Amino acid sequence: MENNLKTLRGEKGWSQAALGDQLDISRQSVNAIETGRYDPSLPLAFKIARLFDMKIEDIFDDSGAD
Amino acid sequence: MENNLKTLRGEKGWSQAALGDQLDISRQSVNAIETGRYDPSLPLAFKIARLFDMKIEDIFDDSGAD
DNA sequence: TGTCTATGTAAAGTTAACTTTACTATTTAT
DNA sequence: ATAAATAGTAAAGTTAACTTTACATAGACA
Repeated sequence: MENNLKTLRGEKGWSQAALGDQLDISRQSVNAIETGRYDPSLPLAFKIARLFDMKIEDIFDDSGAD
Repeated sequence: MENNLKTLRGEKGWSQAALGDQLDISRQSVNAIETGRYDPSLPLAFKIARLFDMKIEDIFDDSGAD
C-alpha cells in the first residue's frame, strides 16, 4: 500500500530513527513502511495518523486493492 | 481495539459468514474482529470501511491505545 | 582524510493476523 | 422433535508485521 509518510516526515525534518522513536518502532520498520515493503498494523496506522494529526485515509492509499 | 462492526453488520441484516464472503475472509475472522480478539490488518480495515462507506476512524476506536 | 548521520536492505527470530477444521450452544422453522 | 442457520470458541498451521543485528552506501563536516 502506498503512503505519504516520507513526505510528511520530511516536512517535520525528522529522521526515520526519530520517527521510529515517537512511534515506538524500529527505524527499519519505518523504512519498510515508507518504501512500501509492508503495511503497518491498524493500531500503528492510528498512531501514525494521530502523530501527524491526519486521517488514516489521508496518509495511506488503498486504491490499488483487490 | 473496539469497533462497531457487529452493529453495522446487524443493520445490514448480514450473518458473519455473509460478511466474511464479501470481505474474502473466514467467518471466524469476522467473529474474532467483532469480539475484539484481534485487530484487522490495515488493508482489511480499508476494505471494511469501503463496504460500509465509512471512514476507518468511524468504525474502529483506537482511543484505548498506548 | 576520517568520522558522523541518514538511508536502504538482508537474515533470523517472535508475535499477531489470518486459515481450515471441528465441536458446542442457541435460535428459528418445518 | 428435528433440522438448519447462526454464533462463539479452540487447536494447529501459514503468512505478514514486527524485532535486533549487521553490512553497504552516500552526504556533511571537522
